[in-house]
Amino acid sequence: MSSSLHTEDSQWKNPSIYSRKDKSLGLLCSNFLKLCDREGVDSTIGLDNAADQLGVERRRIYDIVNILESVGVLSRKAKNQYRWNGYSAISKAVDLLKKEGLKDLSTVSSTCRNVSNVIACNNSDVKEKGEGKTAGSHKIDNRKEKSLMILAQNFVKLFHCSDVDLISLDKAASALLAKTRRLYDIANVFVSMNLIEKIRSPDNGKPVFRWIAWKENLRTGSLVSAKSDDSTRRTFGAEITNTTPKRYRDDSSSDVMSNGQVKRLKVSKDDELKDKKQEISTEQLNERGTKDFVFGPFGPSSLPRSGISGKENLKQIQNWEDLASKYHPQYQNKAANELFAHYVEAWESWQVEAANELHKQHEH
DNA sequence: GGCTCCCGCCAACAG
DNA sequence: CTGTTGGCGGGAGCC
Repeated sequence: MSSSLHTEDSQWKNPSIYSRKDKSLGLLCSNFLKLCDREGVDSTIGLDNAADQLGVERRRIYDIVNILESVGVLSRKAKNQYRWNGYSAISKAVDLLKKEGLKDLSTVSSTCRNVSNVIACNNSDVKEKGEGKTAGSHKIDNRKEKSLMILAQNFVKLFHCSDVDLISLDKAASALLAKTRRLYDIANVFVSMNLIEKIRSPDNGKPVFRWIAWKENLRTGSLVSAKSDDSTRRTFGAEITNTTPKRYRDDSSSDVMSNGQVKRLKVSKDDELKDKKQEISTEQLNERGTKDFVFGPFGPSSLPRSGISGKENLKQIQNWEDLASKYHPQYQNKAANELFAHYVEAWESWQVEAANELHKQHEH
Protein backbone atom coordinates (compact mmCIF):
# COMPACT_ATOMS: atom_id res chain seq x y z
CA MET A 1 0.00 0.00 0.00
CA SER A 2 2.31 2.66 1.20
CA SER A 3 5.29 0.99 -0.32
CA SER A 4 5.37 3.29 -3.22
CA LEU A 5 8.68 2.70 -4.78
CA HIS A 6 8.52 5.73 -6.89
CA THR A 7 11.63 5.55 -8.87
CA GLU A 8 12.17 6.78 -12.34
CA ASP A 9 12.33 3.33 -13.78
CA SER A 10 8.63 3.01 -14.06
CA GLN A 11 8.34 4.02 -17.63
CA TRP A 12 4.95 2.72 -18.51
CA LYS A 13 3.60 4.15 -15.37
CA ASN A 14 4.77 7.60 -15.97
CA PRO A 15 1.82 9.75 -16.78
CA SER A 16 3.96 11.86 -19.01
CA ILE A 17 4.31 8.95 -21.37
CA TYR A 18 0.69 9.17 -22.15
CA SER A 19 -0.04 8.64 -25.78
CA ARG A 20 -3.45 8.89 -27.20
CA LYS A 21 -2.58 6.16 -29.61
CA ASP A 22 -2.78 3.73 -26.80
CA LYS A 23 -6.41 4.50 -26.59
CA SER A 24 -7.37 4.61 -30.17
CA LEU A 25 -10.64 3.15 -31.23
CA GLY A 26 -8.88 0.84 -33.63
CA LEU A 27 -6.73 -0.66 -30.97
CA LEU A 28 -9.63 -0.96 -28.66
CA CYS A 29 -11.55 -2.65 -31.38
CA SER A 30 -8.83 -5.21 -31.88
CA ASN A 31 -8.87 -6.05 -28.26
CA PHE A 32 -12.58 -6.14 -28.16
CA LEU A 33 -12.66 -8.58 -31.04
CA LYS A 34 -10.19 -10.77 -29.30
CA LEU A 35 -12.34 -10.73 -26.29
CA CYS A 36 -15.33 -11.78 -28.29
CA ASP A 37 -13.64 -14.36 -30.36
CA ARG A 38 -12.06 -16.31 -27.64
CA GLU A 39 -15.38 -17.22 -26.31
CA GLY A 40 -16.71 -20.38 -27.79
CA VAL A 41 -20.14 -20.72 -29.16
CA ASP A 42 -22.96 -18.95 -27.52
CA SER A 43 -20.87 -16.02 -26.69
CA THR A 44 -22.81 -13.24 -25.24
CA ILE A 45 -21.03 -10.03 -24.76
CA GLY A 46 -21.87 -7.90 -21.85
CA LEU A 47 -21.01 -4.31 -22.31
CA ASP A 48 -20.14 -3.74 -18.72
CA ASN A 49 -17.94 -6.71 -18.70
CA ALA A 50 -16.27 -5.77 -21.91
CA ALA A 51 -15.60 -2.28 -20.74
CA ASP A 52 -14.22 -3.66 -17.58
CA GLN A 53 -11.98 -6.14 -19.32
CA LEU A 54 -10.65 -3.60 -21.67
CA GLY A 55 -10.25 -0.94 -19.13
CA VAL A 56 -12.22 1.71 -20.90
CA GLU A 57 -15.38 3.60 -20.38
CA ARG A 58 -18.63 2.25 -21.57
CA ARG A 59 -19.01 5.06 -23.94
CA ARG A 60 -16.23 3.70 -26.10
CA ILE A 61 -17.74 0.28 -26.18
CA TYR A 62 -20.87 1.75 -27.64
CA ASP A 63 -18.90 3.22 -30.46
CA ILE A 64 -17.26 -0.04 -31.33
CA VAL A 65 -20.31 -2.15 -30.90
CA ASN A 66 -22.34 0.03 -33.18
CA ILE A 67 -19.82 -0.10 -35.91
CA LEU A 68 -19.31 -3.80 -35.57
CA GLU A 69 -23.00 -4.31 -35.73
CA SER A 70 -23.11 -2.52 -39.02
CA VAL A 71 -21.20 -5.35 -40.63
CA GLY A 72 -22.90 -8.11 -38.79
CA VAL A 73 -20.25 -9.46 -36.50
CA LEU A 74 -22.35 -8.49 -33.57
CA SER A 75 -26.02 -8.11 -33.03
CA ARG A 76 -27.90 -6.77 -30.12
CA LYS A 77 -29.66 -9.29 -28.02
CA ALA A 78 -30.93 -7.23 -25.23
CA LYS A 79 -30.00 -4.38 -23.09
CA ASN A 80 -26.37 -4.55 -22.37
CA GLN A 81 -26.14 -7.82 -24.25
CA TYR A 82 -24.72 -8.49 -27.65
CA ARG A 83 -24.26 -11.68 -29.52
CA TRP A 84 -21.11 -12.57 -31.30
CA ASN A 85 -21.87 -13.72 -34.81
CA GLY A 86 -18.37 -14.33 -35.94
CA TYR A 87 -16.48 -13.03 -38.87
CA SER A 88 -18.37 -15.19 -41.27
CA ALA A 89 -21.26 -12.86 -40.88
CA ILE A 90 -19.42 -10.05 -42.48
CA SER A 91 -19.58 -11.19 -46.06
CA LYS A 92 -23.28 -11.75 -45.76
CA ALA A 93 -23.90 -8.40 -44.29
CA VAL A 94 -21.76 -6.62 -46.79
CA ASP A 95 -23.32 -8.48 -49.61
CA LEU A 96 -26.69 -7.38 -48.44
CA LEU A 97 -25.48 -3.86 -48.09
CA LYS A 98 -24.22 -3.91 -51.59
CA LYS A 99 -27.49 -5.16 -52.96
CA GLU A 100 -29.28 -2.54 -51.04
CA GLY A 101 -27.06 0.16 -52.31
CA LEU A 102 -27.35 -0.91 -55.90
CA LYS A 103 -31.04 -1.12 -55.64
CA ASP A 104 -31.21 2.37 -54.35
CA LEU A 105 -29.18 3.42 -57.27
CA SER A 106 -31.53 1.98 -59.78
CA THR A 107 -34.49 3.66 -58.25
CA VAL A 108 -33.04 7.05 -58.50
CA SER A 109 -34.99 9.52 -56.57
CA SER A 110 -35.73 12.93 -57.80
CA THR A 111 -33.08 14.94 -56.22
CA CYS A 112 -30.60 12.30 -55.43
CA ARG A 113 -28.46 11.76 -58.37
CA ASN A 114 -25.15 10.30 -57.61
CA VAL A 115 -24.27 7.28 -55.63
CA SER A 116 -23.38 9.12 -52.57
CA ASN A 117 -26.46 11.14 -52.38
CA VAL A 118 -28.64 8.23 -53.11
CA ILE A 119 -27.06 6.37 -50.32
CA ALA A 120 -27.34 9.31 -48.08
CA CYS A 121 -30.93 9.88 -49.00
CA ASN A 122 -32.24 6.41 -48.82
CA ASN A 123 -32.49 6.32 -45.11
CA SER A 124 -34.94 9.10 -45.05
CA ASP A 125 -37.69 6.99 -46.39
CA VAL A 126 -39.95 4.86 -44.33
CA LYS A 127 -38.63 2.03 -42.33
CA GLU A 128 -41.55 -0.22 -43.03
CA LYS A 129 -41.33 -1.79 -39.69
CA GLY A 130 -44.35 -3.96 -39.99
CA GLU A 131 -47.32 -2.73 -38.07
CA GLY A 132 -46.21 -1.80 -34.67
CA LYS A 133 -47.40 1.67 -34.19
CA THR A 134 -50.83 2.83 -35.08
CA ALA A 135 -50.49 6.06 -36.89
CA GLY A 136 -47.17 6.68 -35.31
CA SER A 137 -45.81 8.49 -38.25
CA HIS A 138 -44.16 11.35 -36.56
CA LYS A 139 -40.83 12.66 -37.50
CA ILE A 140 -38.52 9.87 -38.16
CA ASP A 141 -35.81 9.38 -35.70
CA ASN A 142 -33.40 11.96 -36.66
CA ARG A 143 -31.18 10.49 -34.10
CA LYS A 144 -31.28 7.10 -35.62
CA GLU A 145 -30.56 8.32 -39.06
CA LYS A 146 -27.38 9.78 -37.85
CA SER A 147 -26.30 6.79 -35.90
CA LEU A 148 -22.86 5.43 -36.29
CA MET A 149 -24.28 2.16 -37.43
CA ILE A 150 -26.17 3.62 -40.34
CA LEU A 151 -23.30 5.79 -41.25
CA ALA A 152 -20.95 2.86 -41.17
CA GLN A 153 -23.25 0.90 -43.42
CA ASN A 154 -23.43 3.72 -45.86
CA PHE A 155 -19.72 3.98 -45.77
CA VAL A 156 -19.49 0.37 -46.79
CA LYS A 157 -21.95 0.94 -49.56
CA LEU A 158 -19.80 3.68 -50.87
CA PHE A 159 -17.04 1.21 -51.50
CA HIS A 160 -19.19 -1.41 -53.05
CA CYS A 161 -21.68 0.55 -55.03
CA SER A 162 -19.46 2.98 -56.77
CA ASP A 163 -16.58 2.55 -59.08
CA VAL A 164 -14.10 4.44 -57.09
CA ASP A 165 -11.60 2.37 -55.26
CA LEU A 166 -10.04 5.08 -53.25
CA ILE A 167 -12.14 7.17 -51.01
CA SER A 168 -11.03 9.93 -48.79
CA LEU A 169 -12.90 10.59 -45.64
CA ASP A 170 -13.42 14.07 -46.75
CA LYS A 171 -15.27 12.95 -49.79
CA ALA A 172 -17.13 10.30 -47.96
CA ALA A 173 -18.28 12.81 -45.45
CA SER A 174 -19.71 15.14 -47.99
CA ALA A 175 -21.14 12.26 -49.89
CA LEU A 176 -22.90 10.83 -46.90
CA LEU A 177 -23.81 14.15 -45.45
CA ALA A 178 -21.90 13.41 -42.35
CA LYS A 179 -19.18 14.89 -40.29
CA THR A 180 -15.70 13.81 -41.12
CA ARG A 181 -14.96 13.21 -37.53
CA ARG A 182 -17.44 10.41 -37.37
CA LEU A 183 -15.92 8.75 -40.35
CA TYR A 184 -12.57 8.67 -38.69
CA ASP A 185 -14.05 6.52 -36.01
CA ILE A 186 -15.61 4.16 -38.47
CA ALA A 187 -12.58 3.96 -40.66
CA ASN A 188 -10.37 3.17 -37.74
CA VAL A 189 -12.51 0.29 -36.70
CA PHE A 190 -12.70 -1.08 -40.21
CA VAL A 191 -8.99 -0.76 -40.57
CA SER A 192 -8.43 -2.70 -37.42
CA MET A 193 -10.60 -5.42 -38.86
CA ASN A 194 -8.67 -5.28 -42.08
CA LEU A 195 -11.73 -4.60 -44.07
CA ILE A 196 -10.20 -1.50 -45.48
CA GLU A 197 -6.77 -0.05 -45.55
CA LYS A 198 -5.43 3.38 -45.48
CA ILE A 199 -2.99 4.40 -48.12
CA ARG A 200 -1.48 7.57 -49.30
CA SER A 201 -2.20 9.25 -52.51
CA PRO A 202 1.06 9.27 -54.43
CA ASP A 203 1.06 12.90 -55.27
CA ASN A 204 -0.33 14.76 -52.40
CA GLY A 205 0.02 12.11 -49.83
CA LYS A 206 -3.52 12.61 -48.82
CA PRO A 207 -4.84 9.59 -47.03
CA VAL A 208 -7.46 7.58 -48.78
CA PHE A 209 -9.13 4.30 -47.98
CA ARG A 210 -9.61 1.22 -50.01
CA TRP A 211 -11.60 -1.91 -49.45
CA ILE A 212 -9.29 -4.86 -49.12
CA ALA A 213 -11.26 -7.71 -47.66
CA TRP A 214 -11.77 -10.72 -49.84
CA LYS A 215 -10.61 -9.19 -53.01
CA GLU A 216 -10.86 -10.73 -56.40
CA ASN A 217 -9.52 -14.17 -55.95
CA LEU A 218 -8.50 -14.58 -52.45
CA ARG A 219 -11.65 -15.32 -50.68
CA THR A 220 -10.31 -15.48 -47.26
CA GLY A 221 -10.19 -12.49 -45.48
CA SER A 222 -8.12 -10.69 -43.38
CA LEU A 223 -9.23 -9.92 -39.98
CA VAL A 224 -5.86 -10.90 -38.88
CA SER A 225 -6.32 -8.88 -35.85
CA ALA A 226 -8.80 -11.31 -34.53
CA LYS A 227 -6.39 -13.93 -33.56
CA SER A 228 -3.08 -14.76 -35.04
CA ASP A 229 0.22 -14.64 -33.40
CA ASP A 230 1.27 -11.25 -34.41
CA SER A 231 2.69 -9.84 -31.30
CA THR A 232 2.28 -6.37 -32.45
CA ARG A 233 -0.50 -5.70 -30.11
CA ARG A 234 0.01 -2.95 -27.75
CA THR A 235 -0.34 -3.11 -24.07
CA PHE A 236 -3.83 -2.81 -22.96
CA GLY A 237 -6.30 -4.16 -20.60
CA ALA A 238 -5.99 -3.89 -16.91
CA GLU A 239 -2.89 -1.89 -17.12
CA ILE A 240 -4.30 1.39 -18.10
CA THR A 241 -4.07 2.95 -14.76
CA ASN A 242 -4.46 6.48 -15.85
CA THR A 243 -7.69 5.86 -17.56
CA THR A 244 -9.85 8.20 -15.63
CA PRO A 245 -11.30 5.90 -13.04
CA LYS A 246 -14.32 7.99 -13.25
CA ARG A 247 -17.22 5.79 -13.72
CA TYR A 248 -16.52 2.16 -13.64
CA ARG A 249 -18.66 -0.44 -12.22
CA ASP A 250 -17.68 -1.31 -8.75
CA ASP A 251 -15.11 -3.89 -7.97
CA SER A 252 -17.58 -6.61 -7.35
CA SER A 253 -17.23 -7.24 -11.04
CA SER A 254 -19.13 -10.38 -11.66
CA ASP A 255 -16.85 -11.82 -14.23
CA VAL A 256 -19.07 -13.45 -16.69
CA MET A 257 -16.16 -14.62 -18.64
CA SER A 258 -13.66 -16.90 -17.12
CA ASN A 259 -10.93 -14.55 -16.30
CA GLY A 260 -9.56 -11.77 -18.31
CA GLN A 261 -6.85 -13.06 -20.47
CA VAL A 262 -6.58 -9.81 -22.19
CA LYS A 263 -3.74 -8.85 -20.07
CA ARG A 264 -0.96 -6.86 -21.41
CA LEU A 265 1.17 -8.43 -24.02
CA LYS A 266 3.93 -6.00 -23.60
CA VAL A 267 5.27 -4.99 -26.90
CA SER A 268 7.24 -2.15 -28.15
CA LYS A 269 5.32 0.79 -29.27
CA ASP A 270 5.82 1.36 -32.90
CA ASP A 271 5.70 -1.43 -35.31
CA GLU A 272 2.11 -2.04 -36.00
CA LEU A 273 2.33 -0.05 -39.13
CA LYS A 274 4.87 -2.32 -40.62
CA ASP A 275 2.85 -5.37 -41.23
CA LYS A 276 -0.28 -4.21 -42.78
CA LYS A 277 -2.34 -6.70 -44.57
CA GLN A 278 0.46 -7.56 -46.88
CA GLU A 279 0.12 -11.26 -46.61
CA ILE A 280 -3.33 -12.51 -46.24
CA SER A 281 -2.98 -16.11 -45.49
CA THR A 282 -5.68 -18.52 -46.18
CA GLU A 283 -6.50 -19.47 -42.72
CA GLN A 284 -5.03 -18.43 -39.45
CA LEU A 285 -8.25 -17.59 -37.90
CA ASN A 286 -10.41 -20.59 -37.97
CA GLU A 287 -8.80 -22.19 -35.07
CA ARG A 288 -11.78 -21.70 -32.91
CA GLY A 289 -12.98 -25.04 -33.96
CA THR A 290 -16.31 -23.76 -35.02
CA LYS A 291 -17.49 -23.17 -38.48
CA ASP A 292 -16.60 -19.63 -38.25
CA PHE A 293 -15.12 -17.75 -41.03
CA VAL A 294 -16.25 -19.20 -44.23
CA PHE A 295 -16.33 -16.27 -46.51
CA GLY A 296 -17.85 -18.20 -49.26
CA PRO A 297 -20.59 -16.53 -51.16
CA PHE A 298 -18.78 -13.50 -52.11
CA GLY A 299 -17.32 -13.56 -55.51
CA PRO A 300 -15.90 -11.11 -57.90
CA SER A 301 -18.99 -11.48 -59.94
CA SER A 302 -21.01 -8.68 -58.68
CA LEU A 303 -21.53 -5.19 -59.81
CA PRO A 304 -24.00 -5.84 -62.57
CA ARG A 305 -22.79 -2.65 -63.99
CA SER A 306 -21.14 -4.00 -67.05
CA GLY A 307 -18.37 -1.54 -67.04
CA ILE A 308 -15.86 -3.27 -69.12
CA SER A 309 -14.06 -0.40 -70.57
CA GLY A 310 -15.67 1.93 -68.18
CA LYS A 311 -13.66 0.58 -65.38
CA GLU A 312 -10.55 1.58 -67.08
CA ASN A 313 -11.88 4.98 -67.67
CA LEU A 314 -12.71 5.46 -64.12
CA LYS A 315 -9.30 4.44 -63.08
CA GLN A 316 -8.07 7.18 -65.23
CA ILE A 317 -10.47 9.56 -63.76
CA GLN A 318 -9.21 8.86 -60.36
CA ASN A 319 -5.98 10.39 -61.32
CA TRP A 320 -7.80 13.50 -62.19
CA GLU A 321 -9.30 13.54 -58.86
CA ASP A 322 -6.01 13.25 -57.20
CA LEU A 323 -4.76 15.95 -59.34
CA ALA A 324 -7.62 18.09 -58.33
CA SER A 325 -7.00 17.38 -54.72
CA LYS A 326 -3.51 18.46 -55.12
CA TYR A 327 -4.54 21.82 -56.27
CA HIS A 328 -6.93 22.29 -53.52
CA PRO A 329 -4.70 24.31 -51.23
CA GLN A 330 -4.27 26.83 -53.91
CA TYR A 331 -7.71 28.11 -53.50
CA GLN A 332 -7.60 30.66 -50.84
CA ASN A 333 -10.87 32.40 -50.76
CA LYS A 334 -14.20 30.94 -50.07
CA ALA A 335 -15.70 31.48 -53.44
CA ALA A 336 -12.97 29.64 -55.16
CA ASN A 337 -13.29 26.90 -52.67
CA GLU A 338 -16.92 26.48 -53.38
CA LEU A 339 -16.23 26.45 -57.01
CA PHE A 340 -13.82 23.72 -56.46
CA ALA A 341 -16.32 21.82 -54.45
CA HIS A 342 -18.74 22.12 -57.28
CA TYR A 343 -16.22 20.82 -59.62
CA VAL A 344 -15.61 17.80 -57.53
CA GLU A 345 -19.25 17.19 -57.15
CA ALA A 346 -19.80 17.47 -60.82
CA TRP A 347 -17.09 15.02 -61.38
CA GLU A 348 -18.71 12.53 -59.10
CA SER A 349 -22.04 13.21 -60.59
CA TRP A 350 -21.28 12.57 -64.17
CA GLN A 351 -19.32 9.56 -63.31
CA VAL A 352 -22.27 8.06 -61.60
CA GLU A 353 -24.55 9.19 -64.27
CA ALA A 354 -22.58 7.20 -66.74
CA ALA A 355 -22.76 4.21 -64.51
CA ASN A 356 -26.47 4.66 -64.28
CA GLU A 357 -26.82 4.68 -67.98
CA LEU A 358 -25.07 1.43 -68.29
CA HIS A 359 -27.19 0.20 -65.52
CA LYS A 360 -30.37 1.07 -67.22
CA GLN A 361 -29.64 -0.45 -70.51
CA HIS A 362 -28.34 -3.42 -68.73
CA GLU A 363 -31.71 -3.73 -67.14
CA HIS A 364 -33.36 -4.28 -70.48
C1' DG B 1 -0.92 24.63 -38.95
C1' DG B 2 -3.72 21.13 -40.58
C1' DC B 3 -5.11 16.38 -40.01
C1' DT B 4 -6.71 13.01 -36.45
C1' DC B 5 -9.78 11.75 -33.24
C1' DC B 6 -10.19 11.06 -27.71
C1' DC B 7 -13.01 12.51 -24.25
C1' DG B 8 -16.98 13.20 -21.92
C1' DC B 9 -21.13 16.34 -21.72
C1' DC B 10 -25.69 15.71 -21.87
C1' DA B 11 -29.92 14.61 -24.53
C1' DA B 12 -32.79 10.84 -26.29
C1' DC B 13 -34.38 6.48 -25.08
C1' DA B 14 -35.66 2.12 -22.32
C1' DG B 15 -37.34 0.17 -18.17
C1' DC C 1 -37.73 8.61 -12.03
C1' DT C 2 -32.98 6.02 -12.78
C1' DG C 3 -30.07 3.77 -15.87
C1' DT C 4 -28.63 2.91 -20.67
C1' DT C 5 -27.38 4.52 -25.34
C1' DG C 6 -24.99 7.28 -28.13
C1' DG C 7 -24.88 12.11 -30.95
C1' DC C 8 -21.88 15.50 -30.94
C1' DG C 9 -18.07 18.83 -31.08
C1' DG C 10 -14.34 21.00 -28.20
C1' DG C 11 -9.88 20.95 -28.22
C1' DA C 12 -5.50 18.44 -27.65
C1' DG C 13 -2.11 15.08 -29.69
C1' DC C 14 0.34 14.06 -33.76
C1' DC C 15 2.45 14.67 -38.07
